[in-house]
Amino acid sequence: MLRCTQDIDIEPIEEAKAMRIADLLKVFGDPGRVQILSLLVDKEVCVSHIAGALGKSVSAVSHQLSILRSHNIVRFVRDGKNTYYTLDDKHVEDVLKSGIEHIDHIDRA
Amino acid sequence: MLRCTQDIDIEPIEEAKAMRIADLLKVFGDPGRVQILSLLVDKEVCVSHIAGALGKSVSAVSHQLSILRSHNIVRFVRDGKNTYYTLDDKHVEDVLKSGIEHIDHIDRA
DNA sequence: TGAACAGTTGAACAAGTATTCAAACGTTAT
DNA sequence: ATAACGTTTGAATACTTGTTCAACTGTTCA
Repeated sequence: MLRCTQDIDIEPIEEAKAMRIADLLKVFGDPGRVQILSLLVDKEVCVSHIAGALGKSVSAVSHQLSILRSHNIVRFVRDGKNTYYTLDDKHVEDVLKSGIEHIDHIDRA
Repeated sequence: MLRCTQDIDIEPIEEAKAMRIADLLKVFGDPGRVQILSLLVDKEVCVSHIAGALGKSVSAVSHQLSILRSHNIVRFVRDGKNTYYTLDDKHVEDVLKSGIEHIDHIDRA
């Protein structure tokens, strides 16, 4: 493993890229949103049903969903009065899985 | 894809587990910390050097490192007056990679 | 048309967080 | 010892964020 001394100059990734990554991962940094996402794996669920399952208000869930939407983490289809949400793609599960694996790693140690 | 109606009852993951996952991923949700982590891939770097590369104060970086430490995301070794930090394990890189892949996925679409 | 339902949105407040500053700690060298 | 250096830490401040409440949009059905 390379040990950097003060003389070697190293470069971080660009600030803009770091911001995009952080902006995305920040979205996964809320227990409520993680629970919402866990509900949506391989399923389409409507807002009031999500709220019911989580014991939260429809409004609070809708706010969270709008954040998830704006980051392309969830997708939705309208069907009459209902709006059915689901995960946008497989990468979303990957982020969660990586997190879970790290936690398991800590617990094993 | 299963479409849940109001009659089907679904269960989110336990709140405690959601909280642990969110707590961890929240740490990745800051641009400064992401930049720090990007510096530490396959390298041991000391605090003042990290601060220099990022154009931040040593104190600010040290605060961030203490958060990263407390979540077992980074590891450190002392060598005289210096403290050399590096990533704790491979899962840390995986989280970042998953995030980057999702962003690439969005940009392609 | 109008009532009921599903969901969204904006403003406001409470709670959490990153940075700065100053003070402290431990190590090394004089 | 004392001074210099690298790092850590606590308190304070400014900023961000999640939830609630109320008002609003859009859809269905009588």
